[in-house]
Amino acid sequence: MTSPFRAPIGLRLTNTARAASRAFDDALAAVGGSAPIWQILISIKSRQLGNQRELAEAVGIQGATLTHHLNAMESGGLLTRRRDPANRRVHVVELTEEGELLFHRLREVAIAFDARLRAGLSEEQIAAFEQVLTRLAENVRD
Amino acid sequence: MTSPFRAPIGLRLTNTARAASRAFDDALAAVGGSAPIWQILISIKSRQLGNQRELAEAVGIQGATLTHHLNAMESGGLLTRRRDPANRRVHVVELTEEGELLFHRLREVAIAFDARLRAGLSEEQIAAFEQVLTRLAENVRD
DNA sequence: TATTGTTATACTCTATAACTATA
DNA sequence: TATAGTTATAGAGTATAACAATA
Repeated sequence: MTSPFRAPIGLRLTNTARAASRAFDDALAAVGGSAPIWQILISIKSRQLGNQRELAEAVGIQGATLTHHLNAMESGGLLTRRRDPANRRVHVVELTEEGELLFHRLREVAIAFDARLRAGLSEEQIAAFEQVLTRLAENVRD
Repeated sequence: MTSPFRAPIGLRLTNTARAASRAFDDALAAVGGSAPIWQILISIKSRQLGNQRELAEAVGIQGATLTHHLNAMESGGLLTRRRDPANRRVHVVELTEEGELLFHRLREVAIAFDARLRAGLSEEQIAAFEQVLTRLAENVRD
């Protein structure tokens, strides 16, 4: 008995993700954004208050890496950082109006991109797909 | 009617892929490899002859990026490049014994990692999962 | 002129280590 | 001492543009 050929599932996963990420990056860049900027903006919007440590964790990067992005975003006029009077070690991050505008532009792009990805796929297919993603993440975490 | 909340499928996809890639990178690095090295080794092994242009395309990177990796791999004693006598523009890439050994070590790692990823998933689940991956790739390509 | 590949250069994302400031 | 964040530095992976060699 020869065992059936199985393509490495991780390779298929990362190849597809890479293709999708590139297309998404292009779409974000077309309106002046990028993937990390988008993720950071989402995190800032979804939890108004929270220190950078939490922010970094939410985005899945190190604190210093977050600082790197925040520096660029602050230089770009997307956000401000000020010390929290209650605990002056904490830097409170807030979006400027320009940052808000970019967030909304990027959200439009993200919504359109999501619709594009879902084309031709049923709710059931996607639900099953997400279940497998969840399991893969668990299998990797151990 | 409020529309049901749908998490962006691309975000779930890339987050899971990133987690899986990091775990895989760590596993490859533990035996002296990396993801691009592994992909390049696979491509070299699977199609003994073929120019670097094809190699780059198979790996999904630009020609200059491939040269970058080949330089490092040649310095590391994993492969040799010599001109094809039939067409001296073409550089024939061949693995050294050390390159072969690394390929086999990485293959072991990849097989073990694949088994780890598949844990708890049925053939049917994975087949459906791959179908969705294929569709996502199509949706992105357009 | 077209093709194959390299070199030079730079960009993005990421990380670690050492540092400042605050508590 | 511990915590929050920054600065300095570096490394991996990628890309584009200009180039050399060959056909």
